[in-house]
Amino acid sequence: MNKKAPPKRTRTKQRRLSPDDRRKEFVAKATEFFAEEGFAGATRDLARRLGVTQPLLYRYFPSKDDLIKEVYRTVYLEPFDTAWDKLLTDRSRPLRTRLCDFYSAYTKVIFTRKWLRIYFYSGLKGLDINRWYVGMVGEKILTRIVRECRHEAGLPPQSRPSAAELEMAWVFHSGIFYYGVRKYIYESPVLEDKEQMISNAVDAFLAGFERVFAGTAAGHTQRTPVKLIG
Amino acid sequence: MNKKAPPKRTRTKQRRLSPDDRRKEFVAKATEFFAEEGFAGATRDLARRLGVTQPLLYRYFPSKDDLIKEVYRTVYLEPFDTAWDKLLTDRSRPLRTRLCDFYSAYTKVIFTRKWLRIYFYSGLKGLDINRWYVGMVGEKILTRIVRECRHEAGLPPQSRPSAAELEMAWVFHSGIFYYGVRKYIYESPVLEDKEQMISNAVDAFLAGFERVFAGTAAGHTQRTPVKLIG
DNA sequence: ATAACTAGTGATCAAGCGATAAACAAGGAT
DNA sequence: ATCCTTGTTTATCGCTTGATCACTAGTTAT
Repeated sequence: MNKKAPPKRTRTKQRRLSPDDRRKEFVAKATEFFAEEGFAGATRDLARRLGVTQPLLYRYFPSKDDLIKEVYRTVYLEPFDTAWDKLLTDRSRPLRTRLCDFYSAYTKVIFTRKWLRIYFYSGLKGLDINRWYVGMVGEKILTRIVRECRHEAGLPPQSRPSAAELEMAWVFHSGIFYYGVRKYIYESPVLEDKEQMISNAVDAFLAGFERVFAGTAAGHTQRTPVKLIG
Repeated sequence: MNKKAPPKRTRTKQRRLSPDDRRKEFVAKATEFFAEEGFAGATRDLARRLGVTQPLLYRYFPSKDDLIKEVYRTVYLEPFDTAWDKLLTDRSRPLRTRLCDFYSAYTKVIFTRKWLRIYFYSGLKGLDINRWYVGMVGEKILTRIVRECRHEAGLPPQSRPSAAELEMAWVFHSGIFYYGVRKYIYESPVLEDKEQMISNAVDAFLAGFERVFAGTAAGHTQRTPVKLIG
């Protein structure tokens, strides 16, 4: 029972959508839009991209800021339904495999131009949600990784990792993370095989963790940190 | 021969500076300003921070964009007078020490709120200067590091590193880089001792490089990259 | 002192911004 | 068919933006 739409007036093609669908469509397209233009992007440009007029946005969102907050919510919170913790803590599998699997899954979600750009735009604005995210990564991901590493290395369990251990996990995590930044933000050439990048990073991390914290140094380099210039 | 400046009219304190000093002052303060506000910051706000009126900016710079370009120039190009290459290639010193010294010096320059924020703002804009920088890091820094690693590991010299080797150096480099991002952009707590962070990262990188590329695996983990989920 | 030069200001323009209100049109209920 | 609800548009307001111009005032040369 759709109208055949004989354009009585050629004015515009004004199509009607259910409020819920419209809202979702707006948020989704707004995410793409702000990811490209930054949050300073004009609402008129966004509306043009949506194929509607600019005031219509204000029927669904009280202000531009409210729309932006909704964008944050979907970008940051949506991906984290998945049970990633399980991948890390299942000690029936080798730690190396667990780490590779985890980062393979994790990067499959956040390695998109959209996600990474929204992440940095909100980070530069100094938003709470960004601090929350960084804290979440530290507590939910890196703390567990360190715990598993200690277990693997035969070190006694601790309630919280030391600052140096956590830092080492951060450096490891960031190295992988920045692969996505280079690929999707700087658009510079990277190693095509993401899984190999992860695999090598995990190898380096595990070897380094043992060498630094478990004293399993097999190499010829000195192990004691030395004070350097500056 | 300075005027004692009896304010005949309290109107404003209008002080005059030599054109060259003014220009330098403008660019320096504009860098701080744009680092905080982003390049969408208003010229009026910048002028207020400078203690002058907004039209005065246009006596020194034809447009806002020209001022921004000048900011890029000083931020990106100024720090790179130093002869960092020497630190990396001097084979009379242990590679581990060279890497620690290099990253200690390198991060002393770029680990500032100002530098890092300008870097990301320009990166998000997709500017050529950012691509140039990334390419420069790859060629001038990471390629040399890989070359030294190969030499250290007794591998035959190559004109160019393999993609996997370069990627591993990138992951290492990025891990260190992101320490500064976490500290100065996210302002989240990090390991206080930067030198120790670098030292540990270097240890992990060297151990990982050997294990992956030189087959000097001393651990109990499997070395062959495995295909993972996804 | 006075003239010449120019750093710096005040006023203002045109364009673009977020947001509002009133008019319009599409679809379901009756 | 008609009314009523509501999704959508047109028109517009107040404000901010980058940029320009005529004028003012500090500096230097004579």
